[in-house]
Amino acid sequence: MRFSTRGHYGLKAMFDLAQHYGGAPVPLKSVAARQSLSVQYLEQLIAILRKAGLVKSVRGAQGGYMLARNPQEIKVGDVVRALEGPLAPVDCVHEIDPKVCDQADDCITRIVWEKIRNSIAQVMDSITLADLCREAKEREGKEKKENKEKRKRKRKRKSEEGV
Amino acid sequence: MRFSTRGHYGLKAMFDLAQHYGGAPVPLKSVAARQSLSVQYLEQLIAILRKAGLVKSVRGAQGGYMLARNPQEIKVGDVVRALEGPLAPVDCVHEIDPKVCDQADDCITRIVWEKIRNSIAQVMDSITLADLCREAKEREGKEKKENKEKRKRKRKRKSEEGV
DNA sequence: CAATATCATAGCATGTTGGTCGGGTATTGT
DNA sequence: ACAATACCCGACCAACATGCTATGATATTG
Repeated sequence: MRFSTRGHYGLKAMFDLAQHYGGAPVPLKSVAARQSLSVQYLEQLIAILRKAGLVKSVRGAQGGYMLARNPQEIKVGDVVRALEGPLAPVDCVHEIDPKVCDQADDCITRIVWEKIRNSIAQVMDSITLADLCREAKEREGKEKKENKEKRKRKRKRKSEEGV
Repeated sequence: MRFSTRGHYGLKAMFDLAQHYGGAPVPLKSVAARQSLSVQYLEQLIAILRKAGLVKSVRGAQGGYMLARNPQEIKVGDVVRALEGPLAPVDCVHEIDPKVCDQADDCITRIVWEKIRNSIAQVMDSITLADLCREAKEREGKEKKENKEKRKRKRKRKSEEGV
């Protein structure tokens, strides 16, 4: 079971745009560099996101892309569904257009896939891009703290070596 | 995002075997008929399940397959993982062998995929084949009540088709 | 020994993935 | 005006996975 790179890369890109929200439009080139993705492939993905109304573009020099709305109003689920289509771990529990199988009502295993689909949706739809940005900030802070201690120990070791 | 038919069909087959647990070995032919699957394809799937130690086989006439242990000791997750491999919505959160990406620690989006993977695992590993059998029984009971009237109409339609 | 079933391997059409290539077109700074 | 920048668009492609089918063995029973 796997998502394609579309959802994976696309979410990375959207997170990148979210971190620059409010500023000047971000050129794809820099997104691609930071997230280490190919510009040309990213162009395809962002085109889909634009058509889905999740990002806005500014053409020409000094142009680029920006989120179409607030990061806290864009759910991970919006991004992933735009790029990968509706959730459908198996055809008969497709979010939009479930394929009715011949066994229809007495297909018990169906409830398993339904639960899986719902639990994925629950995760994707309860996390916004803003949440990810917050997480990134927190993690940055932690890192600084941890590094302070590391540096202390490093200094200590050094002084001990000196003895 | 989708599971392949392997997990889908395989779970159906295992559910079928679970419903016959304790009795004589069940030939694939009858499993295939009940679940409307191709015998030959099913052979491939069940071979995998056998090598994974989830089913036992009895060769020769009057042979067939049976669960290797109690239905309540076989989780949906066991079956699906055997057929589809370890859960890995994206490579960097692979259950067994996660591919470390260059960004490693500051890859924030990773936590999303991790949560998705865990939520899928949680569903798959909390449902056993015995649970599905129980569900099937309950549903049968309900159906009997509801269908008293429906069957009347169905019989009528059938007799008309027969003409 | 014939019928039944499992077991094993090879092949194959089709579709998806994960891109690249080669062009456009719109906007800006000089 | 005219580069330079950057978005936009469609075609194409190799490689792989999927969902089978086909063929033929091997084991067991009556």
